Amino acid sequence: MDATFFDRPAATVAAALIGHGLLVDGVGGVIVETEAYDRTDPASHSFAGPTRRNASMFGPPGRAYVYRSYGLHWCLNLVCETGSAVLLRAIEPTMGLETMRARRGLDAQRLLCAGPGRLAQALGIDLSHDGLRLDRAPFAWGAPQGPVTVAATTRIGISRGVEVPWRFLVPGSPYLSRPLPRAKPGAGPAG
DNA sequence: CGCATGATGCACT
DNA sequence: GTGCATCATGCGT
Repeated sequence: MDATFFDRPAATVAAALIGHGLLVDGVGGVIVETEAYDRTDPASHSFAGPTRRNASMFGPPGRAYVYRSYGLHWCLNLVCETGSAVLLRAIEPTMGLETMRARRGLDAQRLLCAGPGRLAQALGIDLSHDGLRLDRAPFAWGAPQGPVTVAATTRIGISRGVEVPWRFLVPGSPYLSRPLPRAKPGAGPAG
């Protein structure tokens, strides 16, 4: 998981990351949901150009971009090509479950890392991680354990760029922030 | 289960 | 002053 992995379009990286393991100080699991944001994307923090907050997005690929969301949550992004990044939205928790439960308070395992804010809280992410290299401690990566099924859908929690299918996920995973949207009636197999 | 709403900080205009 | 790349809770069905 060197810098060349991240030096590609964010959507490419976001899809490729599904199924990889991610640990922060030994705590984490398997990535099951991501979103891509890039320079041409009105929903992206980088859309209006470099600012103090998004400085990491315009730095070298393979670093973390951390920002505060709605005043109370932290969100962890992985910087890709200049001005683009992948938002980590959900992880299947496998390592350091006790630590995650302690950080999040009593919680079902299903909800430990189901959502960008929850994920960041469970992994102990805050502003001190902004700009850190992803190829060294506290970050550690693992290759997918087997074949991975990836679905692409539209993104969540944004008001612009709503139609771009840059949310990537494992369709059947119970650890998603939200399940795969149901297909329109009549548009798919009967059932 | 679904929708509505309050919490709460800061970058940006 | 405004608007969020969110989460937990409360109420109605």
